[in-house]
Amino acid sequence: MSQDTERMEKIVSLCKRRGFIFQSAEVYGGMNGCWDYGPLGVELKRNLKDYWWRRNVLEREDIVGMDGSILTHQAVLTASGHVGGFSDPMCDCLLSKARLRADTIEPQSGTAYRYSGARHEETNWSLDREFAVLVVPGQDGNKARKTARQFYADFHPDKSMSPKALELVGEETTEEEGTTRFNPENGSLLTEPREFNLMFKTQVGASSAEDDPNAVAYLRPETAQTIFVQFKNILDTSRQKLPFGIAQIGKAFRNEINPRNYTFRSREFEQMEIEYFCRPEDGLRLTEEWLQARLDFYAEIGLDPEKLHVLDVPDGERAHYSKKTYDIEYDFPFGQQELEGVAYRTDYDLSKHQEHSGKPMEYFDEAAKEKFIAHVVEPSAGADRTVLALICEAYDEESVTNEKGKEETRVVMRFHPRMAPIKCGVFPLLKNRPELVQKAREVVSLLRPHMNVFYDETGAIGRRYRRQDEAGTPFGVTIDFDTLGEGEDVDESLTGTVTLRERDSMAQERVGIDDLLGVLLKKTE
RNA sequence: GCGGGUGUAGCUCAGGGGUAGAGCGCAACCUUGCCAAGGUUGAAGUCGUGGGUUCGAAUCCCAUCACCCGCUCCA
Repeated sequence: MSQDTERMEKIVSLCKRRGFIFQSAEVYGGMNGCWDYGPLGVELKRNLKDYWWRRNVLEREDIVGMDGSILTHQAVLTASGHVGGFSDPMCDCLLSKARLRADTIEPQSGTAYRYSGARHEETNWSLDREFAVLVVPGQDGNKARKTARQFYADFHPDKSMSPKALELVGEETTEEEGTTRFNPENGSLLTEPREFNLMFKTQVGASSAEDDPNAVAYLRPETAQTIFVQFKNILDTSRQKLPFGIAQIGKAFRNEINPRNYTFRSREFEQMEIEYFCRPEDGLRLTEEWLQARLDFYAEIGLDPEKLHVLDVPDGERAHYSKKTYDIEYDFPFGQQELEGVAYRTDYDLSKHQEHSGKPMEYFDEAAKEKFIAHVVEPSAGADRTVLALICEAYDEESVTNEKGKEETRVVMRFHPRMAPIKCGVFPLLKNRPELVQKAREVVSLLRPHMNVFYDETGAIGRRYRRQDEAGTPFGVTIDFDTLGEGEDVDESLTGTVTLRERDSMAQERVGIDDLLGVLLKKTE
């Protein structure tokens, strides 16, 4: 097992053990590509979404928010091209089982050799099944027989049998001109192309309307389209002028063929998207500006800039509507993978909706006295992916020497304090001293209205610190006899102060209870 | 979708055709003056799910689901 696989497994295990992430419907065996957030996970995700909203909506005058419905009118997605185009026709190679996208296969011409079956005399085995091989000009015609024997040999119960022992039946030679029905790699026939529409389709209304095509609706495959179709309403009500943006955080759904990598590629996921509308001539410049703004954001939430990579998506690999796209990728333990796309979508979406709905989507520029369709730059981030990046970034194992001089491993989630699910743990040094417990409760009451705090009186103080290390709590506060100014050998200068323990360094300092809230708010803002 | 692997307590795992195991964790109590201390007690698993074989299946067989790895795919 590779080191990164091992690391990922430890992260998955900790996420379950501590209540960050659970498998969806686990008691029923789980559901492929779906995950639930537990008590700590939901706080982490909420902190991320709140911070994103604060930076992009609350702190900016040029961006307003919205929250669109998940169930989406089919006309919206027809106009956007998702109904017709958001699907991939796929074929499988009958010989190698490789899966190919039908629309990317180069047409080939040549001679197709068709077979109707094979038999093996010695084992009295035979198979009636059509197969074909394309031989392109310049290739040896014997290749077809060889390939066909390999294909049929796979069906023989004795796997060690040589394909040469098979006798082919019913060969027929046909000319093929410009076909995409064969695998360019080996000439083998492919299965019929199958459509894989990545959208979840559903029925709206009473079940009697099940076969009514007008009752079809989709779960939105991206939040973006709900923004575009409300562009005019928001423009008319928000008194915004170009350039301005509309932001949305919400769920989207894609029926992924192959969910993978923990929560990274899920069938249900949450997006944090901005559609930033502008004059056509500003599109490319704003794309650059947004790329930088988004990179800054990831640094602000504690992702290591060294692990972030910008991919300038080349011509031919971008979506057809995009003139420029940057992918922001992060070094996950399972590889470098996309967190966010910053795409210049031009006026494609608004134009399409104007065309299909018949409603004007234009913007009138008072200063220039001209009417045009706004262009748009879209920074589109995956919330669940970013949560996973935060978790992967935070996970750390540290070797420490315990009281007995023995080496042991300390597992610490080094979340940025601003993202941490719990900001501060509060502990009475001993739980069997009512005066310590009472004081600790007072400190909890002081802090709780302002931040997520966690009270713990169970076990030795060291254990309680380590428990919070695994939850990623950046600060711990301990109430002791010095705090109370009572007991043996108390230092009276420390009366009214508590120990503030810092997660990453394990360093401790004394802080007055009166100053505690201010200190913690500053450290976690 | 293809190929390989895994599935037993919250976690990490051992075991294995005849009464379900360990370590850690968790809960309660005692002890404990700042980094996973000690003691006592306790809760917790129809061995992923469904079939089959068998007197008997957690164990063998088949199917299925989920997760991991490699391909493939990826807005």
